Amino acid sequence: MPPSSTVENYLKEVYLGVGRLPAGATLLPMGQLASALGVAPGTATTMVKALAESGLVDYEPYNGVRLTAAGTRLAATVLRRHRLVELFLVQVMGMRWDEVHDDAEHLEHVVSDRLIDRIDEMLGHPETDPHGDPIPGKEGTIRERHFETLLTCPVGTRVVVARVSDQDPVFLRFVERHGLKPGQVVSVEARDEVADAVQLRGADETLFTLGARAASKLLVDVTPEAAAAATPAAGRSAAPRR
Amino acid sequence: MPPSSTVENYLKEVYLGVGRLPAGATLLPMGQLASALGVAPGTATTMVKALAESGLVDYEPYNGVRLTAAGTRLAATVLRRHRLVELFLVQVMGMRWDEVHDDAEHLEHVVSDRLIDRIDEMLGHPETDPHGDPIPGKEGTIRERHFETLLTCPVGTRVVVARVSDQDPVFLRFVERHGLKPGQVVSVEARDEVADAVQLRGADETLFTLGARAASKLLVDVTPEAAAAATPAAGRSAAPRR
DNA sequence: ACGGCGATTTTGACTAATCAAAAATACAAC
DNA sequence: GTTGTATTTTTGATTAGTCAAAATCGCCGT
Repeated sequence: MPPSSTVENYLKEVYLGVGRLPAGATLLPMGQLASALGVAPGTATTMVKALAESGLVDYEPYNGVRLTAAGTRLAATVLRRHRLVELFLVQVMGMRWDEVHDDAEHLEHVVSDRLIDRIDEMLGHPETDPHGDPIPGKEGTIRERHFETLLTCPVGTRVVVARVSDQDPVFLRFVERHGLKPGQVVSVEARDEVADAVQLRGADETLFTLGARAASKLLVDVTPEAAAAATPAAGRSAAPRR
Repeated sequence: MPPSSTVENYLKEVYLGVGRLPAGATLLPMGQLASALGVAPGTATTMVKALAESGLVDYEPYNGVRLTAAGTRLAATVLRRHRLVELFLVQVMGMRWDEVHDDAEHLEHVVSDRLIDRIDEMLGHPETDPHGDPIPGKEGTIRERHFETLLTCPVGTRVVVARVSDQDPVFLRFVERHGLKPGQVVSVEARDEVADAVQLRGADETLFTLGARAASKLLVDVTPEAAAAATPAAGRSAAPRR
């Protein structure tokens, strides 16, 4: 009667997939879902139809899939477990932020409510995980803040990295090397449309360049409050402010 | 290619089941395996035949099942994960020893080598879990010590509880209330064959009685060294000495 | 308004794990 | 020795999840 890991994974991917949809769209195409889950397209269709039966998703043949309220609640608890576990592995177990994803991927399906509450408490009810992703509340409430990216934010300002939307360890280590972890400050020096790149100055004053693809994965907070809050303890800090 | 949780559970139960066999026997009857796993007898037969195919167990139709060397190694790593996780949940997460079994039952199948090594290190390479069960080594080595029980040990001696062989939360809380956790000291005052009971005196001098069934679940160390090592810090300590 | 192509669904088949119930077996008792 | 009973194995079926490949659909471009 508890949802299987498979069901949890489908719901989680629908949630994340819908979030990545171009503005306006709300239906996730089956192909995207299938490839996110690493299954054949037909498999996704079959499973989604079953999920629709159980009232966890709305399914429009040939159009795509979206979560119902019940599905969203379940997806949120999975995401909550995943993100709390990730933060726990970094903060308490001393693992690197680029190596916790796979463990969390498995643990998210087996940690009990008792244990996850204990973890939540032990971490002081954190709001974001090591990548800056928001941690849903106990009752399945998610508040997704809207952020600019290094590709869209105003040039010439100091911004605070808020979120890194890529779990690839190689990319994460690159981000870390350049002082771009959530909570760290960076200045956008220039943006060159033609070269498809962004010029940045790190907290340590070093200059470096990021391609558009990479830059768009770094979500930043451009509000002056954020900059003010982050500046003092700029350095190596792991957990994002706020 | 990694063994499924189901396979891991079968191997674990074969290991534990064989351990509970009367002296001399080495083959676990299918019925016992099936009921330990909570599956129908026929299911166990089918699965065990498959395990025999893969060289993890020796199977003698109508006689029972036993682990091969490869099967033992695998069972040991599962037990290692289970017991390290249990100790971790008690020691680091602050959970009670009577409530960690179920979580460990699930976690044992998903914790990565990296994480389990981290846990092992964080706990200082412990030798036993909160119930006194030995934690197999990284390479699948298990050293099962032989213990007396409160039913078989000499009367009139001070003994140290070494291991509690029952995971039932109600029993565990009872054990705790009477100061019988691993590492704690107790004196065997008298044993009454007819009444089927054992008279005990706890570290705090209170007298109480245990039925044979319960007494046989408490494994004790009767060596003087153990008593000497345990006496000083008798009290509430959770982890067993040595 | 038609052709074609890419995305989607359907179909048929497979694997792992399970159960209930029927058949077979071991062994103890007579 | 035969028989009875408890245990074990076999059989036939079921469920969840999956794939490959065939069929179908939606829609874009002319």
